[in-house]
Amino acid sequence: MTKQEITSLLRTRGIQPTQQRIAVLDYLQTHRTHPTADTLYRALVEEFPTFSRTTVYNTARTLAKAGLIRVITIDAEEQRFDAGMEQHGHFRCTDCGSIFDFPISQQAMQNLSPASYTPVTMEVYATGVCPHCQQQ
Amino acid sequence: MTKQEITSLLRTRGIQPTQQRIAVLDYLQTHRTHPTADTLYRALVEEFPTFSRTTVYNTARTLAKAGLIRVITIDAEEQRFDAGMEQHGHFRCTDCGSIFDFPISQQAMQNLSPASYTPVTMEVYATGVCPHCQQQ
DNA sequence: GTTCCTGCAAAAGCTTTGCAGAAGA
DNA sequence: TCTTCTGCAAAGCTTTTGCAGGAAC
Repeated sequence: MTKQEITSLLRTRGIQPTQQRIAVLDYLQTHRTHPTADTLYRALVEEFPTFSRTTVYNTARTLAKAGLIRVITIDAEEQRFDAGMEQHGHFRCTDCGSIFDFPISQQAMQNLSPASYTPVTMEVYATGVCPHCQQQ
Repeated sequence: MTKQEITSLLRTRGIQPTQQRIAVLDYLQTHRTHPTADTLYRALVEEFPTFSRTTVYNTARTLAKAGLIRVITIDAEEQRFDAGMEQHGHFRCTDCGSIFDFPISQQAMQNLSPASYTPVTMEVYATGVCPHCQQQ
């Protein structure tokens, strides 16, 4: 998605397309690595020397409320952000700490839904050892 | 489960059955309310005047490692503890903040498993508005 | 008697808040 | 020009760590 498209997208959702917000969303769409607030900060402070962690959190909250990103709390210590809004689960490797996406079918997701509640969001978090770490 | 049974259970898992550990596990088995560390602390400090938050965390980690309780991080702000080890998901009401269990069938759970990974733990977190809050 | 556990005090670390200046409309 | 956003500094809070005294065996 180009920066222009991101700008339009933000406007559509009623969000003022500031440089920082565009950059954050662009980064998350380009890097599907589920970065932490700190990683995001370190990456973007190069582009915006005055960039701050406060802005990371402010922006993330704004984008999450608009349904443009998801805040992942698979890691209890810190938040991670993900621009992937399609249905998927997250797998955290307990060895290397990496987080991978894995697909979940529409049917499998529906089978999860609690009968008497109407979930608005649904997160599936798995932990284990990833194939790469298993080989070592 | 009686305190005697809990004591035996802890011994079976190679955990020294101290007063505090027995009390924590007993509380979690009796109160399936997914308490926070603070709630657990406030409840048990009445029984043990010198009880501390440090012990809550120490004990929770020990019990979790032994597979006797689960640490729930559906709420990003603080950890919650759950003695229910059978397969189930957690639903958090965004209105009242309560957390409810909901059943997940063996089949539905297996459908989730990522093909190339071997998950050791799997957590399903849903959020929305609970029936009680919807009526208001 | 040894080993392991508890819990006080302090630190650590992520996230939020207050607010003045800057950017966007 | 007016509103909204950014970002520095400081605070807030949950959780962890160090370590001395105590409990369990």
